[in-house]
Amino acid sequence: MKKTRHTRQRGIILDILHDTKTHPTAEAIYRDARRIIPNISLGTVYRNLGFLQGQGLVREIRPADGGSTRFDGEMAAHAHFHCLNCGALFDVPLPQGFEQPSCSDAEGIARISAIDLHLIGSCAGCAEPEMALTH
Amino acid sequence: MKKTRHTRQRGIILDILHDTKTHPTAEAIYRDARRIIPNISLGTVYRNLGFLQGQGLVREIRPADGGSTRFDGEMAAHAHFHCLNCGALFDVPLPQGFEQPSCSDAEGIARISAIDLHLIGSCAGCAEPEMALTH
DNA sequence: GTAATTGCAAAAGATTTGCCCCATT
DNA sequence: AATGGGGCAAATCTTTTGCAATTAC
Repeated sequence: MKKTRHTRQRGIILDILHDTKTHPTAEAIYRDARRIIPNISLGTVYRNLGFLQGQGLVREIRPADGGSTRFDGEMAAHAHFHCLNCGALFDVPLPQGFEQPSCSDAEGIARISAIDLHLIGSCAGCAEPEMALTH
Repeated sequence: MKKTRHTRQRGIILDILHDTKTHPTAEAIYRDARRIIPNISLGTVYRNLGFLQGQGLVREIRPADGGSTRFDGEMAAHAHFHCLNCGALFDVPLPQGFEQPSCSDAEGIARISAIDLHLIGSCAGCAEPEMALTH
């Protein structure tokens, strides 16, 4: 099989994902990476994100409500919350019983290897101003 | 506010989504719709899908493992299963306790309006041939 | 030295939009 | 008749890819 090499760009992309909790898009990672390697290319960012995903070091998040793909460097099991109002996307713990991807009582399923849970609603930051407006 | 009109193309798009369980892409809906209205345009399909989503009659499914957006005309709460092997995407019942979008023990969440649960793995149809190969 | 990886630019997809005409109400 | 909606094509956006040059090992 193919030998993988360590490159500065790959390391930096992984670092960026480990250093943030904002679940950046490829574009955003590109912008951040450019501050360190000014001539890194967007293609390299995409290629590395794909590679890191294949290695299980990074995962893709596809917001349920449209919007472009975001990336997550936290590989421990967790769910995501999306605020429909401000667009925030943050981690939340998985509810009890979901830690192990084994709950397959449904027909037609042979094996569950991963669970992807998104909660959609409004975040605390958005709810407060909303209440203030309610006279 | 704006008055909405009923058009043949809108009705047909909704019918297509109600008549299938395959969660078609916009392209696939377009192909089906063309068999009824040969000169319907892809733009119309997208515009109507967006409209129907706004009306809460249709929802978008964004496969966790890449692949383009699919659409679902079944609005009763349910989860989705994706087979990584054959790409199948089908409905599964929500596990107990998830019927009501209310489970917000996590910090930072004010209100949960929807739950989007995807189970990823291999389907029964894919697991069998796989076993047959295991000598 | 060899081959994986990069940068760049072009290509490929997917989705949106402007504009003018047609159809529903 | 008024105007929401459709068709068509161009425009956008996001992501992928080919290729020659570069770099890690």
